[in-house]
Amino acid sequence: MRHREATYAEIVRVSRELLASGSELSLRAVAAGMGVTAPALYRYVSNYQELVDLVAFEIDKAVTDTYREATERFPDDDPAAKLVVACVLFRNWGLQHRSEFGLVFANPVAATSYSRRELMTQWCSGLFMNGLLVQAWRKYDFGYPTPEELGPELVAILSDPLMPIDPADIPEGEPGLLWLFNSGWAALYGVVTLEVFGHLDPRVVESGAMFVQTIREWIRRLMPDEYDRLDALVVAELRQARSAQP
Amino acid sequence: MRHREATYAEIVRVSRELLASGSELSLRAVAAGMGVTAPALYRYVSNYQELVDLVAFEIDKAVTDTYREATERFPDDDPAAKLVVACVLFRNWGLQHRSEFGLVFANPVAATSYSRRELMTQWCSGLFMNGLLVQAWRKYDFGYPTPEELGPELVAILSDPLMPIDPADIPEGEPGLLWLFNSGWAALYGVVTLEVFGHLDPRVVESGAMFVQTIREWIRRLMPDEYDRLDALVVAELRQARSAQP
DNA sequence: TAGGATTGGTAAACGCCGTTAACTGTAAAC
DNA sequence: GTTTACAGTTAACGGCGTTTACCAATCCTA
Repeated sequence: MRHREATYAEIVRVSRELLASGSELSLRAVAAGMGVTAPALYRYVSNYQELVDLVAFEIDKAVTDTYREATERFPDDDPAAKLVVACVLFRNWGLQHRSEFGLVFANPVAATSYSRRELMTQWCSGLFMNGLLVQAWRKYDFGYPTPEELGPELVAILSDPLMPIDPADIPEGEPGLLWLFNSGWAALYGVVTLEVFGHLDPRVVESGAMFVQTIREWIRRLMPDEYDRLDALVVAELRQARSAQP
Repeated sequence: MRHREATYAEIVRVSRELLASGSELSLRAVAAGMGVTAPALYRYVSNYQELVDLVAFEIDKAVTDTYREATERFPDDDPAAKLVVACVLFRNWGLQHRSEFGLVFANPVAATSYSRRELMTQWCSGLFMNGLLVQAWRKYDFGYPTPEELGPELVAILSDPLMPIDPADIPEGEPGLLWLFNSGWAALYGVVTLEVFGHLDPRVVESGAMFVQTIREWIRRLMPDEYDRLDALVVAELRQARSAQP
């Protein structure tokens, strides 16, 4: 049946409408929004959690597409600019769509059986940013931990990553570069989650100072020669969001 | 009425039992656990969110007490040891009590009226760790940003903090030290939330490598001379938790 | 082309949830 | 000794996830 994919698409569409309107995501509301009764949805998802997983995955995919489009204004040989701007876009999206952000990034992954862990396998925004980081590494050749520094346990884990890294991307399977990505992701996820959930003085969140400090540390670490240019991009992108939202 | 405080205590007790047993926190379940009907709870909290806020606050207070007790094995003139061990305890608690952690640290603060923001005012674990950081600063005299580096906006915010900082603690109202605390909190919150919610390869979480790296960076930044001793404490405390949970 | 199987929907019901309204007994206050 | 505040009750409403039984198309196949 060709209808099925269209139905899945409408499930996601109605779900995102619901979230955007400030409502909670619920099976019954989605069904009602589609002009269908609730049990009908069980032909497409086997329970509520699976609906959440589906919507979360599709949201992550959709916002990743917006990163990709928005960074196309930089040439392909400028991955650093794309990367830092994508980080700012990630923050702006989180702050402006808290419920969507919470759905994607604050729902326990390990808890819900295997399906959700498999979904992490197709973590779009992570793949996108990892690709940019690898491209930036090709250009700037910044350092990353050696296998000796990582230790055997980490080397084993990183040599068999969950993410479907394009094998052509990381040459000779160097695990240090993937660890660098994980470290950067930890920093980005951490500061954005902190801001989105408001466990920081709201005036500090509003100022963006903590986020900027985090990004600056990473620019200095990876591409110090480009600091001024990249920092200007970050500040400009932040200012744009701050003015867009009173 | 003297009864009221006892009733509040039992609300919290039953709520934590519920969470510990893996159930969801709900008004009706709490009422049932107390041998009372659901509407009776409305004499104590005005709605469900207020129950959540109450329980979250009490949980934070209770776990802070466990940090305080567990770090009493270090002398009072060794705040650095207390601080790093408290950070590990924070992580261990989060990983072993995911639902409690989510309740306290992954519920939007700003969203829910003013009451919750006021509760942040009495953010126990934050106050405790800030106190330890200040004590450590008195001992090691590590550097922190100057007002010029912070900029006027941050200085204004930090000079009128939300947290009820003991004015005797921070001398002359130096805002840079408070900013350092906020930066450290961002790093700690970030890496622990990342691990608890599992948006990182679960084997990396299991290894603790990302957390250790974060803590080590901060030890090196603040108290490099104590690195070996403090790092050994961190590793020992982590190992203890890893063996306690198969 | 007839007939069984699959697909995608329905209505009805269950038990749980937060919340409200009206009511009641008990203890304190004047 | 009467009034009043408190702390609980019962009953009900609407919404939730989920299951069961049923039904009408549509497709596959003999």
